[in-house]
Amino acid sequence: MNTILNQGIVNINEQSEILLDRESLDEDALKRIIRGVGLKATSQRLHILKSLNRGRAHRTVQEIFEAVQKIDLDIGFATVYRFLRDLAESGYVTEIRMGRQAARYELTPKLHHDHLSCVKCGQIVEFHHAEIERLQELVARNNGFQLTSHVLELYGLCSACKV
Amino acid sequence: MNTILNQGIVNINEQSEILLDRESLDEDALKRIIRGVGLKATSQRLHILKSLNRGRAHRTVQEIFEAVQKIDLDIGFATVYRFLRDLAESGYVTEIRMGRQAARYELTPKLHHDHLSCVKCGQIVEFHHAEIERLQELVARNNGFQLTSHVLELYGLCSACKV
DNA sequence: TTTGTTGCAAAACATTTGCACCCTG
DNA sequence: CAGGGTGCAAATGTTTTGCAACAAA
Repeated sequence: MNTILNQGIVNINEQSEILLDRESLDEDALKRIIRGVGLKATSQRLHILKSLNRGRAHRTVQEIFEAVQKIDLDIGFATVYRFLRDLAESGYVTEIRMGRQAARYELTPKLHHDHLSCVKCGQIVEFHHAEIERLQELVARNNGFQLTSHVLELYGLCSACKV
Repeated sequence: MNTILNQGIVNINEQSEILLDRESLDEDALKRIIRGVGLKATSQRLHILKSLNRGRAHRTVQEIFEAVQKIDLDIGFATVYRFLRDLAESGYVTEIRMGRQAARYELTPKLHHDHLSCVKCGQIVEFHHAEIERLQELVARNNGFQLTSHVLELYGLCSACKV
C-alpha cells in the first residue's frame, strides 16, 4: 500500500495506481487525453479511460471489457482492444506480457517500473532500479542502438511460496 | 560472427550457436540428452535436436517444424511443440517471447544472455551484462523472492535504422 | 457533412488437447 | 508387452479485421 524505499528500490503493490499523481477524472480532462492521442472522444473511450484510472492495474483486455460493460452495456470487445492498442502506442498505457498469458495493461506510471512475479501464486511486485535502467541504456548505446523501450520481468518464488 | 568484448558486454550475433561448446552431434550423445530429460529417444526427437543444434537460433516452432519436415516428412506439428515445451522446462532450450509474436527458441547458451532488438528491421543482438544480472538478484532478494528466471529484452533502433 | 468509430461476427494465429495407433525400452 | 509417443484434427484462447450502421467534429 505504501511506497517502500530500500537500497534504491521502490516497491509498489497491486494498488499502486492510487498513488499516481493522476490528472483529475472529470470528463473534460479525459476528453483532452483522448484527443491528445489523436482520437475522437466517444463515450466508450471515456468509460474505458475511467475504468483504467479507477480499477486495478495489470488487467487483461477481457477484465477491462467486463468492468466497462457493467457500466455501459453497449460496448464491444473490439473497441476495448483497439483503444488499448492505441493508448499503448501513444504511451499512455503500458502493455505487460508475462510468459504465454494474455497481455495486461496498466496506466504508464510516472516513475517507470518493472515487475517481479511469483511463478506459484502470481503475486506481482513492482520495482524500479535506477542503476539497472542506466546500464540498459549503456548496453544499447554500446551496440549503436537508440533505446525506445524495454521489458524486464523477474520470475521467482515469493517468501510465502518458497517454503 | 566473433565475440566482441567491450565494457563487460558480450555481443554475439545470430550465428552465435556455432560458437557454443556443443556436445558432439552423434546419435548417442543426442539420445543421452533426450533420456536425460526423462523422455524416450524417438527418431522425431532426434531430428528436432539435430535441427536445433545445426540451424539458426531464435526460430519459431513453425520454422523448426518446417526445417525438420524437409528431412523427415513424417513429423507432426504437435510433436515439435510438445518436445520444445519439454526441452524448455528442462532448461535445455530457452523460450524467447518478444512482444506479441510467436515464441522463439534457442539452445540455452552456456553463458546466459539477453536480447537487444531493432523495432524496425528486427535485427537481434545478444548481450550479457554481469552487473545487471547481479542487481536483478539483489532486487529479488530484497523482496523476499528466490529468483528462478528473468526476461530482459531491450527494444530500439539500430545504427542503420536510426537515420 | 465528412471522417472516424462502433458492435458484431468471422478470421487469423498461436498453442493445446483427445484419441487411436505406433514404437521404444 | 507396457507405457510413453505420435500424427491428425479439432478445440482453445487471444488478438485482429471486414463491414454496415452510427456519431463526433
